[in-house]
Amino acid sequence: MALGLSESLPIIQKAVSNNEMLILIGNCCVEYFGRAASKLAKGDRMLLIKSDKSFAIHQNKYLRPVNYMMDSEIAVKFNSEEECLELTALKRKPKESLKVKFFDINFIQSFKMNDSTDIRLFGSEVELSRQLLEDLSFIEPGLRPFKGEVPFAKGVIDILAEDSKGNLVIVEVKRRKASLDSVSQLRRYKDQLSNMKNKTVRGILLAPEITPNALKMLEEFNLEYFKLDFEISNPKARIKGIQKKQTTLFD
Amino acid sequence: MALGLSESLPIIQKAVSNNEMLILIGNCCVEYFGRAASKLAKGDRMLLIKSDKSFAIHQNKYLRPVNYMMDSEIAVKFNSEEECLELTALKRKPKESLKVKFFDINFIQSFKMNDSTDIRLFGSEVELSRQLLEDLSFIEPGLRPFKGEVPFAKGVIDILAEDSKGNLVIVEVKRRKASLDSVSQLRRYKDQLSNMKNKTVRGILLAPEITPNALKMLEEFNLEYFKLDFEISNPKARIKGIQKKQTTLFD
DNA sequence: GCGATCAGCGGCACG
DNA sequence: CGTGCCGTTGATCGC
Repeated sequence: MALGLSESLPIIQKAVSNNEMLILIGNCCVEYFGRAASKLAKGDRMLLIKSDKSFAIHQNKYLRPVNYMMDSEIAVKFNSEEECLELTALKRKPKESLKVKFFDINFIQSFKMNDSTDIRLFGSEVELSRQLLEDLSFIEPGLRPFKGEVPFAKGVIDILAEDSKGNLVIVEVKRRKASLDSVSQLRRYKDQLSNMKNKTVRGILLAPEITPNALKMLEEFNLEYFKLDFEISNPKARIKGIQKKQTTLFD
Repeated sequence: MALGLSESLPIIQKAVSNNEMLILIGNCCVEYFGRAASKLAKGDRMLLIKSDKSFAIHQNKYLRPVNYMMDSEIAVKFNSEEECLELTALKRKPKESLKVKFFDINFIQSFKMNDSTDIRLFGSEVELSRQLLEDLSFIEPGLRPFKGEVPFAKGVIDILAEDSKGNLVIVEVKRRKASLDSVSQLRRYKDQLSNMKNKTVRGILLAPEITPNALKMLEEFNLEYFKLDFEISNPKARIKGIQKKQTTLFD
């Protein structure tokens, strides 16, 4: 049940101006030029235009669109030479263009989507850090956090703390397995801060796991690793170390 | 035009088993538990299931799905208690679950998508590196590349080269503006290699741009930056420095 | 399978 | 706006 290309034109325009979600499925080819460049030969894909003017071409695989554009200016026209419906998404900065030519349209429809709610996510890194700001003594006795999310010349330090000997301690928190880049990050912060303060600064990497290479590099630069055993899932979630510490108070 | 929830069940099953692309739009709520956890209250969304069993919930904004799962085992059932159609996507490793409850279905349809072609992308980093392997003399006279994509204990060095004085030179290529992490990366490689070879090793960062902080850090660690002026867009694309070098042969 | 890195990363928050 | 960084990052490639 092929649809007329020209009939689709007003449907698209109406959808875009009304901030409805538009779905267009058909045989098309795609060209992108901007930060990179790409060509996609003819094939069946879905074009998805959303209320925020996001413009995405989906193949029948992968989570991510094969081509896309955010905050685009969308234009539609009927290309009589090639007998196709031509949609273009443009962006000024950086200058990018995305052109889709539909030669057949199998399906087109726009949908009014009532959805005011936003997602509530648990277990993010900031959430972890906030909990850790309350108590770091499960790492070692006398380790006292005194500032979180410290904006820095070169980045943001998750937690600044002080150990029992009065040393400054940088704590880098990772919610998943720490890799080389995590260690590099911590090393960078430590370098910077020890230069600024002109005294020894410790760096502790707090993560559920760490790769062997990352651990090796960590030790090489006198940084420390502490396994972070935490539970995600709900607002009651607690870092196990803290929980354990609290219960052992009554031992 | 509300559709019967139970009627949708066979449509979904057929689509999934036939690797067709399934679109389901309606009022739903979503719960995710796995690497993190999230809740999404009732609202209109689109569920998109693709041939590779990717499972994505799209809101009418953003390029990315609000909830999703890759390589999922998909199950459907009619929940008679809550009178909803319940779709679950499960994954073993890491253990994750995604549950969507549809209370109304505004639209459901599956599509056979004929699309064998893959995207051709130009201007990727490996493509750049391959070109640079041919000639690095536009950076400085006598700089000779001798190996690309060098697998390493801790990462992969883009290009290994030797300068006119016989020094080992690590060249890190970035296709976009270099930031602190790029410098950290280069620094990591340089540390490693100079330790291994026990002699001085130079590190050159090759990128179209660099942030001020990154440049500062670069200089701090005796690394070098060279502006990479390149054109993307097509197979004939050339790094301008190289092009210039070649043309100046006839000057 | 894990490890490391790239990506047109996207999206956010802060300066 | 740029800079930096997190993300259920996803996707790729090498070991």
